[in-house]
Amino acid sequence: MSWSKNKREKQERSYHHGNLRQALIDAALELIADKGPAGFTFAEAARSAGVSPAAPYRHFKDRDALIADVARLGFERFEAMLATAWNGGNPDVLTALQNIGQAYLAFARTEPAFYTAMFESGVPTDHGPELARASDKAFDVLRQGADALCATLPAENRPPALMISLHIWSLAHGTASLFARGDDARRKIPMPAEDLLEASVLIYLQGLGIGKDTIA
Amino acid sequence: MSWSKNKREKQERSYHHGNLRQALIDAALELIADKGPAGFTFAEAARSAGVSPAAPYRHFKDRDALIADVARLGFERFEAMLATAWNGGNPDVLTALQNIGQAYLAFARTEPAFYTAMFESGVPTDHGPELARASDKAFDVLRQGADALCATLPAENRPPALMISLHIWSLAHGTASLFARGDDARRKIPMPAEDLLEASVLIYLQGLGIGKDTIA
DNA sequence: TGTACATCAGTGAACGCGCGTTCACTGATGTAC
DNA sequence: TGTACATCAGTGAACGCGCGTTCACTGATGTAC
Repeated sequence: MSWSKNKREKQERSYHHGNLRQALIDAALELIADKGPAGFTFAEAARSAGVSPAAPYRHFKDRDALIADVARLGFERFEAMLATAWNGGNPDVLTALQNIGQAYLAFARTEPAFYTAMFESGVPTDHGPELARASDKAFDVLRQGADALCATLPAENRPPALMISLHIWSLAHGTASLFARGDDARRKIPMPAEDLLEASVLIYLQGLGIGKDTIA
Repeated sequence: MSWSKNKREKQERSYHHGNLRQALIDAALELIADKGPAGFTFAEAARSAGVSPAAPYRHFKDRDALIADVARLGFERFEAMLATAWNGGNPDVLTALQNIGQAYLAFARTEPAFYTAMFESGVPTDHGPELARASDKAFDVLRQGADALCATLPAENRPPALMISLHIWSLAHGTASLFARGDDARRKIPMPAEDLLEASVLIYLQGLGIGKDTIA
C-alpha cells in the first residue's frame, strides 16, 4: 500500500488526522500481509496510524467491521481488475476470458492481504449487504464472460452459462489460492501459475468444443 | 470430532490425563470449527481438555506447533480418503479420478476445521519436514491418478502428467474452497458442488481428448 | 514379590503484556446570521 | 466580515480480561534388582 506512507508523510498530523479511515485500512492491510488476519488488531492499527486506541471507534463499529470493509474494498478493486481484463470481450471472447483468469492470478499475487481478507478471513460473505453486493459484482464479470462464451456455442447440448462461469471461477480460484498467492502459503511448482491456468482453461474450452480456430 | 467426547466421558480424569495430546488436538479442531484459526488459543484448548494451562507444554512447543500438528494429521487423513477414492484406478481410471474429486469435496465438507488448518491457517506448508511430507503424500495420490490418465493418452501432444495433476488439483481445490466447505465461508450456489466438479472434470477430460467411451 | 528410585505428566500460582472498549474531555472545523 | 455556537474527530486515562509462558512442585507410573 504505497500511498499510505505518502499520506502519512505529506500531512504532519494535527489534532485531526484528516484521513484516518483510509489510514486504518492501510494499516490493516499491512498487518494482514505480515501476520495473517489473526495478526491484525484494532489497537495496532491505531498505533500504526499514529492515533489513540479510541480513535478507530469514530470510523468502525469494531474490529470485524474494519476487516469486512477491507474485504469490500478488495472486491471492488478486484472487480475493476477483472472488468479491465475482460474489456468488453475484446479483442475476442477467448482471449478476454484468458485475460480474466490472468487478472485473477495477478490480484492474488500483488494483493495477498486483500485476497486473504476477502476469502480467508473468516468474515462470511454475507456479513453485510454492501460486502455481499461487492462480491457479487466481481463475479458478475466472470458471469458476463461465460455468457458471451456460451453465445458462441451451438444451442443443443451446451452447459448453462452459470455452470461454465462457476467452472472457470473454481479453476482460477484454485490455481490462485494454491500456486499464485503472494504470501507464504503459496506452494512452489516448477512452472508459472499463469501458464498452468492458461493451459487448463484452454483444455477446458476445448472440452466445450471451442478451439482458438473455432472463432476467427 | 465425535470420538473426543467419548474419550472424555470414558475416562474420569485422574492426575494423569492419559491422552492429553489427542484431547488437545480435538479441542483445537472444535475451536477452529467454531471461530476459525484465529479463535483458537492454547489456554482454551487446555481448559476444554480439563487440564491446567501449563499442561499443553508437555506435548507441544507452542501454539503454532499444535496447529501444525493438526494440519499434519489433516493431511494424513486427507491422503487416506483420496487413496481410498482412487482405489488403484478401479473400476476404471476415469471413474477413479472423479472419485478423487468427490473425496476432495467430501473432506472439505465434513472436516472444515482440518481443511482450514491445512490450507488457511497461516502455517506455511514447510513449517516442518513432517508437515511438508504429509502434504506431499496427499497430493501424490492425485499425481498417481494423472499418471494413469496420461498413460491412456496418445504420446504425441499430450500435456505432462504433472501439469494435468495440478489442473485437477486446482479445479477440485477451487470448487471445494468456494462451494463445498463445511463452514460459513461456503458460497451458496443453485446446484450441488459435487455436480459442478463432476461436470468440470468431465469437460476438462474431454478437452484432453478423453470421453467415457474412449476407454471401455 | 517387594522395594527404591528415576522419570514422566500433571499442578497451580504467578508474571507481564496487549487487547478491546468506555468515558468524560477538548481542540478543530463548519455554519448561521 | 466577524462572532457564536453546534458538530465533528480526536485525546488519554482507565478498566477488566484472557493470553502465553515460567516456575518450583508433586502425584502417578515404570523399571531394576
